[in-house]
Amino acid sequence: MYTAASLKSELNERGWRMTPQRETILQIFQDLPKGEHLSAEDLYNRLQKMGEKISLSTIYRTLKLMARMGILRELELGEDHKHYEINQPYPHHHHHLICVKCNKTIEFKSDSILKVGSKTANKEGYHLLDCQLTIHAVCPACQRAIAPL
Amino acid sequence: MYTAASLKSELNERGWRMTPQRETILQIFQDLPKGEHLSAEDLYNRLQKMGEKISLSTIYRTLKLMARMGILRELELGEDHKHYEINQPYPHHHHHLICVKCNKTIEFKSDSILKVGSKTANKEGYHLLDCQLTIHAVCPACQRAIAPL
DNA sequence: AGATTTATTTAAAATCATTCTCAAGTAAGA
DNA sequence: TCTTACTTGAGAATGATTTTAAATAAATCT
Repeated sequence: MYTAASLKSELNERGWRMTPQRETILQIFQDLPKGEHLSAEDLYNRLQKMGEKISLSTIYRTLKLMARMGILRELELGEDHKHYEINQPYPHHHHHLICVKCNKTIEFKSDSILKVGSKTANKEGYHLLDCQLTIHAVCPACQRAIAPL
Repeated sequence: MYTAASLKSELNERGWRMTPQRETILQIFQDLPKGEHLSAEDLYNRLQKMGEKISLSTIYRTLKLMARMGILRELELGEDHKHYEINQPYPHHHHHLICVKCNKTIEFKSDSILKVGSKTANKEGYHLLDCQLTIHAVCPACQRAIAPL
């Protein structure tokens, strides 16, 4: 669980700085209900409503930074933009089943995948940040539809 | 293994058409050495060199179409564009370990993941097209580097 | 084989998520 | 408090991908 304090110290270790913007954004993701994820635009709008004035540039920069630190997961859910969510450890860690036609997404869990992920990363000497199984499929509704593509 | 004939019949079943462009593109992916993947731009350049004049629009449309049919896999390898490769069945099916800093990518195999994928899709009534475990991590070289981000 | 219908291709314009630029602001450390 | 250099914000720029409209050409029907 990341706190403002642990984020700060990790940033400072690498010569980076803690800022109110980074703390606010971290907080939002911490408070997000399980299974919810935000796009950059979503986050921007949410901040606007809260009265926080953080620019889109900063949001994009911060999302990328936190993903590279392993704090956030970058999700590719079939839409034309990325989504982000807190990178939860073991019991909450999950994956996504995505319909390639309507983008309906279902979350599911799997212990074995996490094991494969960390084992593989270790074997190659990589420092693991996140591993996600993405399943592309056609949902029941879209199987019945005769729609194009 | 997809052939021009099977692609044609599958397209026609749904009211779509076989075209020389689609056949050419399928052929290129079939002939690609294992583990190679192409971006839309890569494919376009390769076609140019072969003297094939297929427009970028058609390439983008065809890649998306074939991905949705389950013929191609759409890969998100950390760059700012997608990559595509033939969707190989069991013994050749593989996954990717990606360095979030330099995008160096390593392929690996895992039987258990494929099982989890098909089991999950079935349970939800989804028609499975592809499942890929994507591991985000920091490679040994980038761990040593003091580079930014 | 020829006519008809409508999916497909092209080329260019448009879209739109994301990144970049640079001046101004401000953490961190001395 | 002072200095240094990381960050932010606003807007411009970038670049992958999609869309548009007209021309072309598969499939199907006669």
